[in-house]
Formats: sequence, C-alpha cells, structure tokens
Amino acid sequence: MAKQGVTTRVGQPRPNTAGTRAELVEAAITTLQTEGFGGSSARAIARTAGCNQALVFYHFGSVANLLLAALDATSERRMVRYGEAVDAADGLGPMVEVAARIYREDLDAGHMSVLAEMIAGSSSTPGLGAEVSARLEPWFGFAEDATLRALRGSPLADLVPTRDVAFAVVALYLGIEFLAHLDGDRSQAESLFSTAKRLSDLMGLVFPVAAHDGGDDPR
Amino acid sequence: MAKQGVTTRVGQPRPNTAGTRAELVEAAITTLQTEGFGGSSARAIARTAGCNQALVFYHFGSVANLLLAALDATSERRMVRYGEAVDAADGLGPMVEVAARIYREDLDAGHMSVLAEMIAGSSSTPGLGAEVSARLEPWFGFAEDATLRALRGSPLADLVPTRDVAFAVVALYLGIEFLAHLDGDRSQAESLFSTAKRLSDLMGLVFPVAAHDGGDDPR
DNA sequence: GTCTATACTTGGATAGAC
DNA sequence: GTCTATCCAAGTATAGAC
Repeated sequence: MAKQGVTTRVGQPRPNTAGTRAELVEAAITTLQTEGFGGSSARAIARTAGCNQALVFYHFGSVANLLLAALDATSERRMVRYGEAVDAADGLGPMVEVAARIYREDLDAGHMSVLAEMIAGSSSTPGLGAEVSARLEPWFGFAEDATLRALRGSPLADLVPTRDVAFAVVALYLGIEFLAHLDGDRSQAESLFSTAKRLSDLMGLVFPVAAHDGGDDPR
Repeated sequence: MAKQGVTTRVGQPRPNTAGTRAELVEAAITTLQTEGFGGSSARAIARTAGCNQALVFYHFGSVANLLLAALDATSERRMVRYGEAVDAADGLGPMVEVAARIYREDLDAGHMSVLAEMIAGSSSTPGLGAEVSARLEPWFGFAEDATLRALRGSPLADLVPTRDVAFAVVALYLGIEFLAHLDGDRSQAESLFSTAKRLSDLMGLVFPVAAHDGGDDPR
C-alpha cells in the first residue's frame, strides 16, 4: 500500500548500530524537554530517535520504563557535575553563587525539565510516583550536603536543621523550574538569585565565619 | 444496541437541573485532584459529574476550556479566603503561622493541587501555558502584599525586594505541593513550616519591630 | 439542554516477517 | 534487532434525535 520498492533508506533495518537502546534514552530526554510528559509517547520518542515505535517496547517493555531510564541517565550526569561544583564552594556566599550557576547550567541542559516533567506525569500514571520519588532521594542528600558545606563554621549551622533546608531548596528549585517553563521567562529567577546573593553577603557580616582567623563575635 | 426501553433512569435526559455547567466545573476540580491532568478527559469528568461526555463540548467548547474554568473557580474561592487570613496577620511571626495554616487548609481543599496539575499539563498542551500564567499573576500580587505586611515596621523591609520574595514564596509553595503529592507525605512540609516559625521568632529578636499598635499604618 | 451514535485520531502493545 | 502490520482501547469532537 505505502509507496515503497524504490531505493529509499526508509524501511531498511539498521543492524545493531552501536546502541539503539542508548539512542532511545537520549530521544526520550529531548522529547520530555520539548513535548512534555503528555507528549512523550512511544511514537514521538521513536520519531526523535529515528527508529521504529515497536523498539520502545522491545528494549524497555513500556513507555514509562523508558522515561524512567531517561530520568536515571540525566540524574547521574548532573549529580557528578554538581558534586564537583559544590565541593569547590565553602561558605554561604560562594554556595549561593554555585547554586545560581547550577540553576543556569541546568536550565540549559534541561535536567530539571526532565525531572519536573516526570513529577508532573506522576499524578496521572499509576505507580510512577513511587519510582520518581525514590529517584529524588539522592538529591535531598545532595542538597543537605551542600547546606552543611554552606553553613560550616557559622553559628547558623546550629540553628537551622539541614534536612529542612534541603527539602526547601529542592522544592524551591522545582517550583522555579515550573514557573520559568510556564511562560519562558527566566528573569524572575535571575532576580531572585541576585537578591539571594546580596542577602547572603549581608548574612556573612551579621554572622561571621568562626573557623578562619579571629572574626570574633560582636556582642 | 444497548439494552434500553425499560424504565431505567439511565438514558433519560435531565432537563436543565439548576446548572449542569456548574456541576461540570466541580467535577473537573475533583477529577484534576484525583486523576491528575492526564486523567482529566472529557469522559472522566463527565462520569464524575454524572452526565454525558458531549456536554463538555456543548458548554465549554473543549476540555482545556473546562479545566481553565475549574482553575478560575478554585482560584476565586481561595483568594477571598486567604485575603481574610492575611489581613489578620501583622508581623513576620504571625504571617508565617498564617502561611502554615493556609498550606494545611489548601492541601485539604486541593486548590494547589488544581493549580499544580494545570501547570503540569501546560508543558504538553499548546497554548495552555499562557492562559495558566495569566491566572497565576494575581497570586504573585497576593504574595507580595503578604510579604509587605509581614515585614512592615521591620528594617528588613528596606533590605528585601518584596517582588523577589513573592516569587520565591509562590515557587516554594508550588514545589512543596508537587513533592507532597508525589509520595503522599506531608511530614517534610510540616517540619519545614515549624522550622520557619522558629526562625521567624528568632528573627523578631534580632530585628525588633519599630512601631506597632495594630491600627493604621505605622509610619 | 441532554442524550445517542458515530467519525476520526492517537496511542499502547503484540505477532510475525526479515 | 529491527521493521511492518495490526489489534484494541481511549480520547476529541460533531450530528442529529428527543
């Protein structure tokens, strides 16, 4: 029925080109970013990957599984990258700067996008919530570590429960991502980060770091 | 085809019972809450409303329009309610208490749920983002007003740009809603609010309020 | 205004040829 | 492993009877 028989490459099976599986994962990532969770069907992802729709089910069993694999892939990459950035930051001011840099880099790379879409889709897909939740756990740990690093040596460290701060930070990042994506406007987030920077500098004056030389308390 | 002809009430048109339109809006709200954006089809909503699927299109033209009407309905209700609560709060501590109370009440009533689902669905539905974004605008204004009220009379008022705080507050609420809904766990949010309360009390000691008699604006 | 019936589309998933 | 073909379910939307 379909016009074929001519020498088109369409319809020709490509034998095991390195890894269709990996290509599908990459395609799932970009499809989640551009079309959202609702637009990430097996057909849409396969189109992006340049392969057949049936391969989604052959390699992953279901669309949801492929999407989770996509989330795993970006998560691992970003976790490594952010770990380095955070390790290089000491104190509140530098950590806020790192946070802003991570935000920008992440917005471009789109990891938060992937995460946000998976969270968004979890409300409508039975069982997905638990899977996504489990994959979110390391990020709370990461944020808690960053919080400890940011407050180390400051009297604030004893006043604020790092677990709560970590939760708030993750929630805030998530909320910012949703809002920024909603109207494509980054400026509000940028403004917020620059204000945060200014306030953290101010905080550094009120609560000087104890660890270094004698910045003794003004009492 | 379907067995009919007997005296079942099924299949009998209910003439203009007060307002099917309003019933559909209510059904859309509960469907968004229980099934999420992806599960809120015309059929699902009509089932909840106990009426026919075709009525969605007769009354609203499209599913998206009905969902937007649902968002409008909850938004208006909650805006009135929160306005009263915020008007009764003066100073940082009381405002944080109000924020926590609003959070709990809202989680039960499910307005944030509806908003979150609409934001979630906006990534996949062309044109929806702009509509939702416009409906979010009043909430930024509301948060900004609450921020002004919370900081009135404190030296912090001159240090903190209220617009940035408002943006952060909305983003944080949104993020918390998504996270709480993901695994059905409220405890992290509760912990965060109680920590916020403790810190705001502490802040009240560091930056004491200048003048305050509960009446007209303290200058 | 409300219902039934239906046309049309898209998507998940499987069977089987290559 | 990859593709074609196909089945089936669910959704949007419209036409027309009541």
